[in-house]
Amino acid sequence: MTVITRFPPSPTGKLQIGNVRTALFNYLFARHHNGQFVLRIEDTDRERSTDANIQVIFDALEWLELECDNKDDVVYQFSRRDHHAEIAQKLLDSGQAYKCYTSKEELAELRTAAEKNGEHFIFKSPWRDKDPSEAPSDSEPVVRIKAPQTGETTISDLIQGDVTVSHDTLDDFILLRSDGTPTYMLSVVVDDYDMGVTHVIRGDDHLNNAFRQQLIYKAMGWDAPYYAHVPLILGSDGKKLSKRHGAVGVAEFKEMGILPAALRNQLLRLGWSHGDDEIISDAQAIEWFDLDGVNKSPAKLDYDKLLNLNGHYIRESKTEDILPLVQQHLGEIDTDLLERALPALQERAKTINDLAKSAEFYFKTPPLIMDERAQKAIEKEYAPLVVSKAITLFEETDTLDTETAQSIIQSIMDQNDMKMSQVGPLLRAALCGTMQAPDLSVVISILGKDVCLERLRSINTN
RNA sequence: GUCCCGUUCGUCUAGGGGUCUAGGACGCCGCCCUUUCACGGCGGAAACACGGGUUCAACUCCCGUACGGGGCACCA
Repeated sequence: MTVITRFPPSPTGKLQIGNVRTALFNYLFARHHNGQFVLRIEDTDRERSTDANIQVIFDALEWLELECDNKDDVVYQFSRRDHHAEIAQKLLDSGQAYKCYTSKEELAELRTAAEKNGEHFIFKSPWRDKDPSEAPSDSEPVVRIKAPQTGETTISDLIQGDVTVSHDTLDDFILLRSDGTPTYMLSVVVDDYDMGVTHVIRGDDHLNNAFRQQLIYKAMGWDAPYYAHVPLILGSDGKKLSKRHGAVGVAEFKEMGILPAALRNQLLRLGWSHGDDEIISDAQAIEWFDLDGVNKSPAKLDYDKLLNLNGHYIRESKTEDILPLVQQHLGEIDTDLLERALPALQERAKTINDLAKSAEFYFKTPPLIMDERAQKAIEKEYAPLVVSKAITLFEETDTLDTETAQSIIQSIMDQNDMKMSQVGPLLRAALCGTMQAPDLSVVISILGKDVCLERLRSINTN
């Protein structure tokens, strides 16, 4: 059997981090089993589904590098509505579904009445066993499935284990609305069946739906897929993840300067683990991932850990790969200079945004604006002496690699009987305008003789 | 309310009857490295929700309680 998993987002807004995790799990599970991972756009909510939102999904998946196997043949659920309706008709024909003429309003009344009495509301349609000839001619019916009323069903969920539900908690849910459009419950089942989906890996919030959906499979005589219900991701306070917890949409993580590899790694470790491994490559993830390692309890997103992970991936990245990302933040700058500056900067950044910020000083024109600590360093009484000494020594040199830079600094210390703790901060301030920068000799060699001199001279004339 | 699911350091987790004086990671604290910020190294504080069983033995199995999450739409 070829494993086929699916990712069926609704294009109704941003792509949430929780959905991304289930997408990742589906992706990894399919790859692990040499199967397929397919995308389906669930655009049946015509009010909220927009082309822009569909693009949001494509962009997110592309950014995350979660490639689906039906890229040129993405399924749009709304386009299949006629087929869904046909299936409902079949169920009607075989007597496993019926037309119900109870109106939305009547239903709402019954529901509130039951709630008022503190009763659990299960709608029992009077039309379930009525003869079709009694149907009123002035109203359009919904089509409901005939759910079993006694007994129980057990689903062997690949994550949740055996879950049993008594049939008296199952209602005759709606298959076709009164306007003839199919409901989600019908559409997913038909689409999953037609797409050959073997494993439905989705959020925990669908566990109850699995019992309803299985009813449709059974009524059609289809084999139901395997189910795996993944616990949801909660906010740091244990409540449902929302805006106030920080970033929740994929795009927001991108904007923060998070690398997709870091996000994938973090998401993978939420509810799943492989021993004590923390840094997991894509290849290892595919090799190791399986459903039996997924926890049953919901997890909270740890932004600090994400940042730490991101720092790791930035350090590990090839400079050429992150160069364009950083450049986007800096505008029109000398790319060669940035490329030379980046390796040392990568060591200390947690996000791409931090990285860009830390590179800024390379591109400033003198006189540099000193930050508070740099200003303090530059105000030392021996500053003029050190600066003029540095100017002299820089002027005398031809090459300026890290070694000559180091020897120049050494000369300044030797000639004036000073320590590194005096010379270092001062030159750093003069050259960078900030104290947060890489090793001085590295900075000097990257800046080059001319720029160094220019910056030092601008200090002198102050 | 009702049905389903869960509960190990602050967080993500390892561990599935004895090897647990409960391991790792992030975060936090201290020290070291050091011209800054990071990185790195070393060390520290920090958890089996509670109550009953079962057992020679329970964090691990069973039952309750508490707490948390999810579902209960002509939404998906």
